[in-house]
Amino acid sequence: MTGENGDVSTTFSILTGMTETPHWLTPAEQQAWRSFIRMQERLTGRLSRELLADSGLSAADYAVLVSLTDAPGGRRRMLDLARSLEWEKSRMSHHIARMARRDLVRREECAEDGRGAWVVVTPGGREAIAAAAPLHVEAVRRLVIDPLTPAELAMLAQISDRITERLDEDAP
Amino acid sequence: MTGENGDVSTTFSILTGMTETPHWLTPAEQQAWRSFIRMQERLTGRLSRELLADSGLSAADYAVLVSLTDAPGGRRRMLDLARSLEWEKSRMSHHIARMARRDLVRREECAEDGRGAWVVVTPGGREAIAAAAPLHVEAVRRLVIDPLTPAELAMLAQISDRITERLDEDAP
DNA sequence: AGGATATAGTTGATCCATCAACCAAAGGTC
DNA sequence: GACCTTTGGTTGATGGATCAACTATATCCT
Repeated sequence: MTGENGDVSTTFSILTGMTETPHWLTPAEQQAWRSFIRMQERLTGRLSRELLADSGLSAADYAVLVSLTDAPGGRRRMLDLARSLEWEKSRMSHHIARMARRDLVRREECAEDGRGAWVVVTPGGREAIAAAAPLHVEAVRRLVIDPLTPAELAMLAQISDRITERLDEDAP
Repeated sequence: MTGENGDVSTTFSILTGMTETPHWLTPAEQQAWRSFIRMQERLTGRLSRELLADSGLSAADYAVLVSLTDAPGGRRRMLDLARSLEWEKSRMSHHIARMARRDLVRREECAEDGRGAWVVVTPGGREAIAAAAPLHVEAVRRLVIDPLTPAELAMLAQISDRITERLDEDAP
């Protein structure tokens, strides 16, 4: 029954008849990759669920509000905001529309560019993030910072930056 | 104008009147955390877009098909599948319904448990993953394995496992 | 000035993820 | 064997993400 039971790496060449076997991951590479993926999915799932439960903000809401409260006047241009979060402009537009409905944020016309629009954080938005931030930071500390040594955390940053560089080089 | 311009860490105590300042991240911690988040979002975005463009499978489809082709007979129980991917059963149910519509997968009644259901990979599903796997593995190698030294990859696995352990301990 | 092109942003369709509510069969327990 | 809880799974509503198509203003070129 091994024919029915092979994993992708074994069934592939059988099914396609390719002679050049692809460059599969070694067991160590595979284990590392799967560990990373699992961690990453569980971590972001947990953090966003905690954030939402504690404060009613999604991770996306939180990122937008941090970016806005960081900016002078609590305002940014739509596309500037989108680029700083590395979102597509369409996603930003939809998301800001939803946040505006909840009074976290408000659109304003842009005097110096007739096409443009400002996004401005409202008092309600400031309250929301002020309430959310300490709990969220505490969760990040508990789940990520604390279990790692400072050296490991530095390694994580280094590894992350190297992969991000590669993503930039190897443009879509 | 500094009142309008402070970041979350400075505005929080002003707005809430708390006297105990929360345990904010140090600059090094913050930089590491932001590097990680950025990498993680861009990497999964890129990988899933490439996968979809190359093979018409989403990352979720891919994970389901790998799990099924790994199992004896190419079949698994619904909840078993859900647990192995750490998905909620409702997500699994919806997703399997969509995959079944595309003939990647098929439901079967379960003889030994009247409530249960099997999910079985179809020939079409096997073809799809056989076509997708080499390209996807190549992308993972290019974007993650290659830019890291073996020691860094091992560190990434170690760090990931440590965080996952913490997630398990610190149960929701 | 007039036309081409680039930039800033919106919209609608479609698919995905999450939550709460629900249903039905299995397994105790008295 | 009637009741209760647990287990396995579905459903519908809602909000979020992505893609392609579109509008309107600005800018560049001659």
